[in-house]
Amino acid sequence: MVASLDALEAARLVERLARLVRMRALKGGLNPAQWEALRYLARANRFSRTPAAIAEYLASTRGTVSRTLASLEEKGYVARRADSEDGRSVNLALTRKAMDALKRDPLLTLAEDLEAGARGRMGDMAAGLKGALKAAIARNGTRAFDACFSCRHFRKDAHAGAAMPHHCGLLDAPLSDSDSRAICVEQEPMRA
Amino acid sequence: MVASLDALEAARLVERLARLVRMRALKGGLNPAQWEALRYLARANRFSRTPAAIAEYLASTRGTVSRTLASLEEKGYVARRADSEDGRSVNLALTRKAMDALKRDPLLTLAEDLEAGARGRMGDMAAGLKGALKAAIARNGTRAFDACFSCRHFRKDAHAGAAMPHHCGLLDAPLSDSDSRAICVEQEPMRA
DNA sequence: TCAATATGATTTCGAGTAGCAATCATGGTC
DNA sequence: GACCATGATTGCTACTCGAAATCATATTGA
Repeated sequence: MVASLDALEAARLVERLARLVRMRALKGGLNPAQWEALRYLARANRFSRTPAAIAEYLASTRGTVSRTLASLEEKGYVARRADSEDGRSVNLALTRKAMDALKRDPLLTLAEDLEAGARGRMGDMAAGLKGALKAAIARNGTRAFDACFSCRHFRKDAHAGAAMPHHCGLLDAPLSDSDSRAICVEQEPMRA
Repeated sequence: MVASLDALEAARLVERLARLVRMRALKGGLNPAQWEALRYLARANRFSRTPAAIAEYLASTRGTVSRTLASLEEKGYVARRADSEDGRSVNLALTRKAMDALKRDPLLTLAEDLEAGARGRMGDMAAGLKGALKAAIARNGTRAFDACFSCRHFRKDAHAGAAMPHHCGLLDAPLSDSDSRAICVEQEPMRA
């Protein structure tokens, strides 16, 4: 695969836009890694809100993430709680303060800028970027962290009518509608 | 301006793709800021290869950039030379080693992934991202760092036939063809 | 049963980076 | 020639990262 000039230009723009967001984000007292951890936690389902999952999502290490979380906890953005079933594991939750902060996420202004720049072709653009991520993931062999409902282990309406109507065949656990829309560390795409 | 769900998704993808590049880049012994400085220098014209211009391009500070450059010089990637006309100013040049490194720039793999993801709509995608950058620049009031030939001070073929056929009306200096394609710290778009 | 091992998380340590403010050097102005 | 502006660097402090060591809790298997 050889990249066109347009592709190279696009790659530079992706990098530069991301840098602008990162630099802006710093002024809020949170560093880029901290912001990304908050964003991840806001989107992850209950099986995926752990330090190890964050480390994998961020392509970082557990040690680094542990410190990031310690800092976020000290500042009042996340709560850590030992898992009731596995004493080694830690469950994370966002505080009210974190939810409020996310409403002013600098990433939202990037979204607005993209909306302005795409001029009605936002759908194509999002699809293209998504395809690029897919390619990157295939290349690196990392996890996709995609939506639960798009997973090969997802059993839609396995408990039809119940409050948690769906089911995860891998974790053998019932899933609510909102669970199914969240991203999951275990997500694997459908077989081709 | 309110951002659509597609726009939000796209913003997340931009951030995540950029993070993957940054993380991959670390393994080469250069940090993200150092990579971006090299990329900038490879594209900047002779008026723009200075510490101050890099600081502005990266939305960083001169102090930080000074250290970044010291590190790059120590590792043999850039050469610093005092400007012959202004003794305060420093001119930067990439070494052979830097040119070689840029041939293996992790950003190139992002370009390939984008090419794969865009499925033939790469032109639209690059245009959309460019529009987004324009919006971000307008919002922040930062410099555009766009191509010399797209500048309001550019005088095409002011010295027709000469080795440096074009001219910059702001700096009052002749420009070669390759100068005119490079990016410039002083670039200002045409008046509307 | 209980050692050996695997796993999740944290801590320690060292290298490096960031921003801010102070400083140095040079250039331009009145 | 005093004064201020500008480009760059440096001292300082705080913080971040990654690698490796450590701790605690499962899990496995003899």
